Amino acid sequence: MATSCKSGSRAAVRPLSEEALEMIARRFALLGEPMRLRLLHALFDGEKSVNALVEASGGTQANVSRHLQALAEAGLLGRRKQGLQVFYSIADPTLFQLCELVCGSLEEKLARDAKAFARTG
Amino acid sequence: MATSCKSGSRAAVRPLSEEALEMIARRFALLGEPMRLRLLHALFDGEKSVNALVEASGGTQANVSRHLQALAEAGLLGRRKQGLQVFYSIADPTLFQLCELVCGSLEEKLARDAKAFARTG
DNA sequence: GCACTATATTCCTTTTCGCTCATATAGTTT
DNA sequence: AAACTATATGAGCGAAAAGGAATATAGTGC
Repeated sequence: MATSCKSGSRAAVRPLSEEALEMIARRFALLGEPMRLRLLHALFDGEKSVNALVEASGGTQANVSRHLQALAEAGLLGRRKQGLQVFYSIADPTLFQLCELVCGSLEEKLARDAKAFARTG
Repeated sequence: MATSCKSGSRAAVRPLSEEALEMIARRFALLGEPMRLRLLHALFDGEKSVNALVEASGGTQANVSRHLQALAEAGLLGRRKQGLQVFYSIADPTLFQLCELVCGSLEEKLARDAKAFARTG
């Protein structure tokens, strides 16, 4: 499976091809926009139609549609067409873990910052 | 600890404040640029000076410095000044896990795409 | 076929962001 | 202090991307 970024406790880090790097960056970038995160978060409790997501996110229909398409093309979302409606759903289970990781890390950082503030101010 | 995105198997997803959402997005966005990923990857096997990172990444000094600063401000990198040199290092251990998660997910997706291609073409 | 609804797409504007060049700052050495 | 090295910063440019308004497409029901 070519180059990877597995990081065994202290093993050498294998080189990462330029292609791989850009794919990884692209995936992170997809998660790097509030609106897309809102949509993903709204989908965390199950499949939803575009209209439902428009209401849940507060965005315009065009914009939501665009973002959903981007996420689906990347394989993060699944698409199911039923009659007039299109239902999107989380297709990549690592999304949950990614969110948990980042949330946890941020909470820790905030806690540290709060303590530092208390000491300093 | 306010709102979080913990995703218990089938539990309700707690609401995510707008602030939290933007913080999470910002963090993902930081990881969504190839150059920054290159720098992080170069740091995976240990602390390095700015100059070393410039050589490792192939970027200009100014650009590398900026990216390192952004990553450090977000708490992802640590900064140690020693004489004239500044050494950066991974400060957030979740970076390793994030990379592993995304790499794994991408490898799976590529494998699936390859199979689909074999079937179709 | 016509009206209606849900979603996708096109065009355009605006903003964000990465990059480079030049320069500034901090620390070292002589 | 002057010369030198390592890093940071300011200004400006160009590309990428998000967002909105209008329109196109697809599916439904009469």
